[in-house]
Amino acid sequence: MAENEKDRDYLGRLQDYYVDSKRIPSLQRVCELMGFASKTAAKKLLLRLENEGFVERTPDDDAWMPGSRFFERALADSHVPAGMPVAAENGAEPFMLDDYVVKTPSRTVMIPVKGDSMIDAGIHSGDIAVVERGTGASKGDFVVAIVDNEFTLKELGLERGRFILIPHNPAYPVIRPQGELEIFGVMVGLVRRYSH
Amino acid sequence: MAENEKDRDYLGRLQDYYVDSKRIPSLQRVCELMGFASKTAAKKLLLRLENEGFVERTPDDDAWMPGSRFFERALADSHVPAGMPVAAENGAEPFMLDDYVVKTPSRTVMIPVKGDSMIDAGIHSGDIAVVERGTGASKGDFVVAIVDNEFTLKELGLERGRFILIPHNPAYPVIRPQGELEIFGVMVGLVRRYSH
DNA sequence: ATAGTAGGTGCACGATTGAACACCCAAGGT
DNA sequence: ACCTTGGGTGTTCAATCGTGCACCTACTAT
Repeated sequence: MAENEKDRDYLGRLQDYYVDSKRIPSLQRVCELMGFASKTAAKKLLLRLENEGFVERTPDDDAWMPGSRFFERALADSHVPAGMPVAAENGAEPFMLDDYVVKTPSRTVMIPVKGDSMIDAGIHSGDIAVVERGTGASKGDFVVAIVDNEFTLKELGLERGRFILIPHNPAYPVIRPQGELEIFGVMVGLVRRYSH
Repeated sequence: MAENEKDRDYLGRLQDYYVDSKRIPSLQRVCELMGFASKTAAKKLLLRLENEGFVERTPDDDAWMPGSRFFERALADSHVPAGMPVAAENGAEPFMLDDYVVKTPSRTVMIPVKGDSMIDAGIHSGDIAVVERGTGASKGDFVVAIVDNEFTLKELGLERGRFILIPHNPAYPVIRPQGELEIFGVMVGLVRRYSH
């Protein structure tokens, strides 16, 4: 059941607060923000918003955090043509790109892509590969391996029980490492910028 | 003064925590995370990180929030540093994903890519297009246009003084709009996530 | 007419919070 | 050999936090 007008307004204030303070306020502060006199009202409001997916509890269940729909407005208020049957509208919209692509910051490294050996996989020279270290790589993953003291981005393949590195460009050969294959990390994302 | 190795590690744990809980933990939880026995240690850590710009106080000065540098990610070089393995943050300049790709947040919108009409340009279905509105588009730019009430991502071309939309996939036809071509925005970036 | 429900008040309580202060100790600088 | 500094421990304390419960009061459905 779509939330009512009042809650819309309340949500707006929460969003405004979030912009400045980057967190969902405490119940007491919610009261101040909304003009409530009782913390219970604040809590009930949060529960309502939780139902709609605007806020969530933290994994530790000890505080509130923005939910998947919390940032939804970014696309919504950009008025698009009347009809707008497009899927783009309501899709989960993680405004923080970082969030979208980085799951474990402490183990994530950005590596600029050099060369066109993966061009058929839509990975261009100059793109930035988002690489997660210390994650087990399996066949089919795109991995950053260390070959000749350089980073190499390839698909991890398996051939007669041995790992091989498969480029996505017919002009490049498959790499069959002699000794042990040193894998730096697994590619979990890609970022590209179009110059302007 | 670049923070030391230990703090680097602590910061990493904070960042990991943030991904899940979207907030800077309480002093007590910082102790758990870092293995401190005393909240004072936690507070001093936060103060150190504040000095470096990784965390800030909220406007109400009642809690911590991520600072401007909190979302910095390690950017590695293409050739592997001799010493290896750990901490790829050799000379690496800090790299912020959002800043890298989004220059004007208020006019920037993320649009999921549907279809494979741009596959030869390395743009796959499911990728997220970073689109800047209100920027003048010129020939050769990738633009999001509105055709038949739907978003379409194509290269903007010019033919006999008229704008046309060029797909990057031989299976698709060039679009030659009759009336006026409605351009929603210019593609300035691309983000892709590899499922895991 | 009445019952149910949604949004809100008011209050009491135990848990958790951050601030403050005294202290420890290993590493460096002089 | 001395002293300073930085990272950390241990403890106390008042403020704030979230929860639970009882109650109120429109609005709505039957």
